[in-house]
Amino acid sequence: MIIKLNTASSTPIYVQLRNQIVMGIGRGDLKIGQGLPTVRQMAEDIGINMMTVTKVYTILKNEGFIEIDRRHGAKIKPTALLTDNFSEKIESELALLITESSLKGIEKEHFLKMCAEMFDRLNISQVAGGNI
Amino acid sequence: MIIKLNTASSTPIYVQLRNQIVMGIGRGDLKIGQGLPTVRQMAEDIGINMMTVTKVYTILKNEGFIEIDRRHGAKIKPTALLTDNFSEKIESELALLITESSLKGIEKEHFLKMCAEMFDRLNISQVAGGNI
DNA sequence: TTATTTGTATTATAAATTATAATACAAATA
DNA sequence: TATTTGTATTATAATTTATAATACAAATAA
Repeated sequence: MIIKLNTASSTPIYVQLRNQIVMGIGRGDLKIGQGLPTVRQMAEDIGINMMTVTKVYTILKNEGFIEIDRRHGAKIKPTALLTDNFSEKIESELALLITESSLKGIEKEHFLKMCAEMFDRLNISQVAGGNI
Repeated sequence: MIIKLNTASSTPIYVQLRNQIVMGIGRGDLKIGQGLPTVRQMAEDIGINMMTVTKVYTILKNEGFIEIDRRHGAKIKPTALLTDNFSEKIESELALLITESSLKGIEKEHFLKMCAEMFDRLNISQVAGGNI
């Protein structure tokens, strides 16, 4: 998967990398069970510090999106558990986004259509190397 | 309107204040045409520095949510113009939120229902001091 | 076994961001 | 005229972000 970082952005590099990996899983670029590059390899590939990659992998592990095993490396998990924390995070972020959209004149039906299309574009049920 | 800041949060105070004002407009707590407290008054009310409030008002002005006139102070604008920048911001944030939700097992229909309910809860067409 | 690779930890450093503080000033208002 | 307004400037401190250089035990590969 291709990672593109914007060092001029106000969004920290570690957040950009975290988001792009999550989006990669959602799009199906990163399949369930698939291994991520080692922290050193990823750091070299995208030209950032090893510790920044470690930070991202730790975040993704804590969020339940990947699992890290010393024997098998970092791998994409089948399904992440929905915690109360994450549920609240999603709801508050969505409420803000909807308020902003509405204030900007985006109508309910248009917004719902956008959401539906984005959902249909996802490909998260695939498994690396064929079916289970 | 009541502003609640969490200094323990990792979200900067100026972002918290900006978001709460936007949500206040969306909920109808802050009505169109209504004036915001002066930067000094707001700073005193919520116990933060005057320059931090200035920063927030400037952001809200640049985003088109309020207008600042030396003669009439800061006021909520009727409708904010949807720029390309804001449109892209909303789309990328929504895409990330939908991907995260899907990976956490939230299904499309449930997500759409949440969105619809949040839209219905908004009250942005009200005007301060009666109709126009 | 030995050498290498792995994730992880530690310490140090630098730059950028965030927040406060103390003033200052011109425009507008009372 | 005196006060209030948004805005600007400068300084300072704390926190966050990112890099750098090592180190180490566990696992793997030779």
